[in-house]
Amino acid sequence: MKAVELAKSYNPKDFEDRIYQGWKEKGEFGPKKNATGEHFSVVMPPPNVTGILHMGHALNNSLQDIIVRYYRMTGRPTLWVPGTDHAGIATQNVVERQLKKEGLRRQDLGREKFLERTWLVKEKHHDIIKSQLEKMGCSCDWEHERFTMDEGLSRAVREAFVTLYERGLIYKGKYLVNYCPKCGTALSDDEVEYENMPGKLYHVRYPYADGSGYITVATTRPETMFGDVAVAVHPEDERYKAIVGKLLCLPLTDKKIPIIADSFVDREFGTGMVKITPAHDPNDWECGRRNSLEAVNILNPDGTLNDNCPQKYRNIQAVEARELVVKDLEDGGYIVKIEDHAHDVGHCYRCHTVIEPYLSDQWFVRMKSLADKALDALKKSDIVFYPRRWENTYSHWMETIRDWCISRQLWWGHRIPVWYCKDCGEVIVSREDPTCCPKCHKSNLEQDSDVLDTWFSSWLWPFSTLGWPEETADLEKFFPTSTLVSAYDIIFFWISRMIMSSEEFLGKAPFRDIVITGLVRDIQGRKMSKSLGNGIDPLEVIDQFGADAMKFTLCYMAAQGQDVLIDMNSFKMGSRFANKIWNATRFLLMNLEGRNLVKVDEKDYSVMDKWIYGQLNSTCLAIQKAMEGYRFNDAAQSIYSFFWNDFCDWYIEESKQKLLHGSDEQKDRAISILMDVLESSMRLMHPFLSFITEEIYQKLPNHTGDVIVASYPVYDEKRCYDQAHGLVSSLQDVVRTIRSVRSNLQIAPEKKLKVVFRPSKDFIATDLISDEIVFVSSLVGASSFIIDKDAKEPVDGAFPANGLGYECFVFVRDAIDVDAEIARLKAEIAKAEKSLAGVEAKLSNEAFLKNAKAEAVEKEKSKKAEFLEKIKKNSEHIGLLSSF
RNA sequence: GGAGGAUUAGCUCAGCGGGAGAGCGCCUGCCUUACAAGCAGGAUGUCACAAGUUCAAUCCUUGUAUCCUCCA
Repeated sequence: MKAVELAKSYNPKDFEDRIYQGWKEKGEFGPKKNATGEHFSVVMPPPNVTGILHMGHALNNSLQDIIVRYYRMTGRPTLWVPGTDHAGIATQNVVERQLKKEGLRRQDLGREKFLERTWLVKEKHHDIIKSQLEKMGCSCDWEHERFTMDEGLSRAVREAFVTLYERGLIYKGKYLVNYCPKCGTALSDDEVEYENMPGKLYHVRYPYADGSGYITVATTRPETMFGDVAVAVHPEDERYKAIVGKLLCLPLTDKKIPIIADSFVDREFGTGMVKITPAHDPNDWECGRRNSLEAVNILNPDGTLNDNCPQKYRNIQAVEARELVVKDLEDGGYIVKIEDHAHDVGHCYRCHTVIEPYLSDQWFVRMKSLADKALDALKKSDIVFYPRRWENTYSHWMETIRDWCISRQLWWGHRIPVWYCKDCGEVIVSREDPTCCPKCHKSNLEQDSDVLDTWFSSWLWPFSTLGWPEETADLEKFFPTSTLVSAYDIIFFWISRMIMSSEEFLGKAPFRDIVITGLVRDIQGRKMSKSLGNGIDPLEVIDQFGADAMKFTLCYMAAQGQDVLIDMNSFKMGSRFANKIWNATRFLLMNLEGRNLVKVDEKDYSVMDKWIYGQLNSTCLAIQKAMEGYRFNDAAQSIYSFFWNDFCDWYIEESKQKLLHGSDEQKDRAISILMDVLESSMRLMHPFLSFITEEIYQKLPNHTGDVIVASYPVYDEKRCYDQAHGLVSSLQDVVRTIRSVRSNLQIAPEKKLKVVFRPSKDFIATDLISDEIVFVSSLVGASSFIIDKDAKEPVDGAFPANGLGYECFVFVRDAIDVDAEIARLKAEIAKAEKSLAGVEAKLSNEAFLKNAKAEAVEKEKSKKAEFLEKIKKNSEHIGLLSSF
């Protein structure tokens, strides 16, 4: 057999792209027709089509890829569905920003042209995302790729909307929604991000209508006072019980408003009296509804004050109006005081503009019944979270769920399938576009101008991607999906809603296992963001270290849903490991020259052979358990220590004796077992380091087919070899003990020493060490290694060391010049003592302690400790040497 | 205000009712022809604090402190 040459160093760029294209061309990613057993399917959380993939995506998709490759190799029919999300607001913002540079607004183009342009942007970004996923090595089935605005998925959206409408779960209503004046659209509660900001708390006098004095209310937003319809106090607040029901004059206006009692009022806050502005505050809205109060909207859609305000303030932006109102209140003597007051302000999660609570017509989904079904799914354990603690978060959210505002005043998205008859006012909700009014039969119809919330399409993702509402073969075979991998920041947005929709439309949970990963953060624990400039680009990681290094490193660090803190250097770990694999393989392939691979029978295994097979076997079990519990870091660590510490550091080292100096028969035998373990290792490691294992696998003389579809090594309880494990552990202990002696005495490796080894009579590894005496001697640098159960103690001129069940005597006298060594140590002690005296002088000087900087004092103290340590150790060594 | 998480080596983090671990970093010595992206050896920890349960606590319970996240 000829040796196989491998490039001198590991360079992932040489093969990663080629390997990926190879897999793709051979169709290795799709489910195998001849696969048997339970299906394993995963849907990829669809990235926003205008985003660029960041480290969070890299983590998420790396873990999915590992799972998918693992189950594919176990032989189950496996499908990983990729795709992208149209991301309504985000994408529309991207296009609007482009237009702005050209001095245009979307209205200048009109809906149709604007959408055409958006589709172009979508195509461009989609291609980038797809190539990023390919670079990462994701083994998703591109034949099954979907986009949330595909024809099929759009049909699913229609079906879902109309079905919910028919079931009475969708309604249109006036509601106080979160409104982004910049995006010009309503946002769901979850799309609002709260941020603590400095502000002012204004204490304002509201006079009694009968002129008998005034009360004081505290507010952070005085300009909303024109929408005030009442002032509320707590019903049990003794201070104010008597005044409930009295009328107040609203300053700057001629309006009269009542004092009411409502238990939501916080008695401790401000004066314990709050103005009620139902149209501009969520709490006030609820309060207004409870007390049948009118909601007076004072804002135009663009955020300026409207005609419900006094003439003077109309058409002015709210923030400017605030200053004007405060000035007028001050002039009128209504202001009691103004305090600094930090409070949480809601911001748009897309553009970060301050959101306004705004009263408008919107479409809603009634969530209660949907949430109940989704809660049942958890109670029945149809879904399981990893780690379990997220189940509390999920339940709590489901229990306190509010109706979901699904309409958005955007152009990019699924049009709401509702038409209004302009002639008779009929509302038509339809799966197909209607051509005429079913009531008056005229065709003067107009479709609702709003589109649906992006999540209204992504909540159908696990089944819409498989063909729903059609009853397709894919849906039959791969639904429900097996595992969902997602970060915790979209449990509410997405995961919970998928469960609700799936239960509602298909009567079962969309997946069983929900793996919640942590977020990827920078090394200081901050979120990676554009504004901080602390992001790491996955493509740059791949460029520097390779896709395998990235995936393996992330896997190694992804413990139990904990956040992952990384910087560029973190990926060296994976890179070094890949390099190790490369070089170990290179060495073994070199040694194929002139060899014949033979089948070694189990009965002919040496202790070392049994040991390495046992280690391989126990690694299989560890990985199986880790994968079942989604403990990715455990799996990565098992692989790492098996391949590096066991296989490379001990087994290959042991084999070198035979490979270099053995008979032809011994060489054949040694390389055969090495190749066998290597081949298994490639299969074992493939899910975690996909490219390098495939590249190597193809070069192995004992491979068949591609490793991506090879069978995964399984644990075999007949191949545990516990006895061999114990023996080799003892041998390793002996080697480490002797090495430690040499190292502590700083004996150069090339200096070979005589070693006498004295095992106790029940030391188990005596025979093994005897058999492996050449190997052991080379590891410990022994000129001769004598096993002598009766060696007398102390052996003259030997340095003793001991371990569990044995003693060793290392003959160091020949290796070191005792007198010279003692002289050197004495000189060092003298020097240290002199330095110590200086340090002590300083430390006993009051002036120094009092005036010197704290760091300086500390420095002196640590120097003192160092010198003392040095003196002590050197004295001990002199004692040892003197006894020779 | 409610909930959850974190606190272990210099850093980033695993772990776990019975002998404190990994990677990186650091120190020492080695270019031993697979790998210096390597090899060998080494140092570093009142496992946040306090009490309790236990034969035994870094681990379980309770409380405290500090930090983070989510929800209201």
